[in-house]
Amino acid sequence: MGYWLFKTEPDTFSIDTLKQQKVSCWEGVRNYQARNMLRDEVKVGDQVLIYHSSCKHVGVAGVATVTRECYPDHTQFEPDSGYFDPKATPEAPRWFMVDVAYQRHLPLITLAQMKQNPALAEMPLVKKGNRLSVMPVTAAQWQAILTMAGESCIVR
DNA sequence: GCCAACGTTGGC
DNA sequence: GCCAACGTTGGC
Repeated sequence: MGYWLFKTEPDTFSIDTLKQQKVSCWEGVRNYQARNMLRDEVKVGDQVLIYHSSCKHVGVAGVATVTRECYPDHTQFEPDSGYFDPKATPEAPRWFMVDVAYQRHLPLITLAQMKQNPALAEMPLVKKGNRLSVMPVTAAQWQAILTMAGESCIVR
């Protein structure tokens, strides 16, 4: 089973939004490195940390699970969408998405806290200038983050 | 293929 | 709002 961290701007889509919707597609990834991971490596059943970025309290806010693998992101074909890509066609889609299901909230683990934890030093997230919106998380990093959230005894 | 200019991300 | 870091674009 794989572990991931997905970034989202909570003003647009937060862990609360996901809880309400229960299951949601994860649209709008427009970065090739992130896309390639969504397309090639993210699998049904993988666990995902939901990270709130570009907001007042940045950090990991909850956990989701992947319920559908890689399919074309429909927003790339919609001219009214902010994610529209004129170079994409249904025959040759450029961007992909997966579906995720809400699992649970976590007490917010802030980016500042994560930067303090040596076990997380290798995460792209805590490195300067990081812009990756979908990133892999190792089992050790996953465990360290859940421990910070007070879930050290929970193995799922 | 190089690289400068430009646009975007994202923490603070 | 600022600005550093990074990704993308496009001329050559």
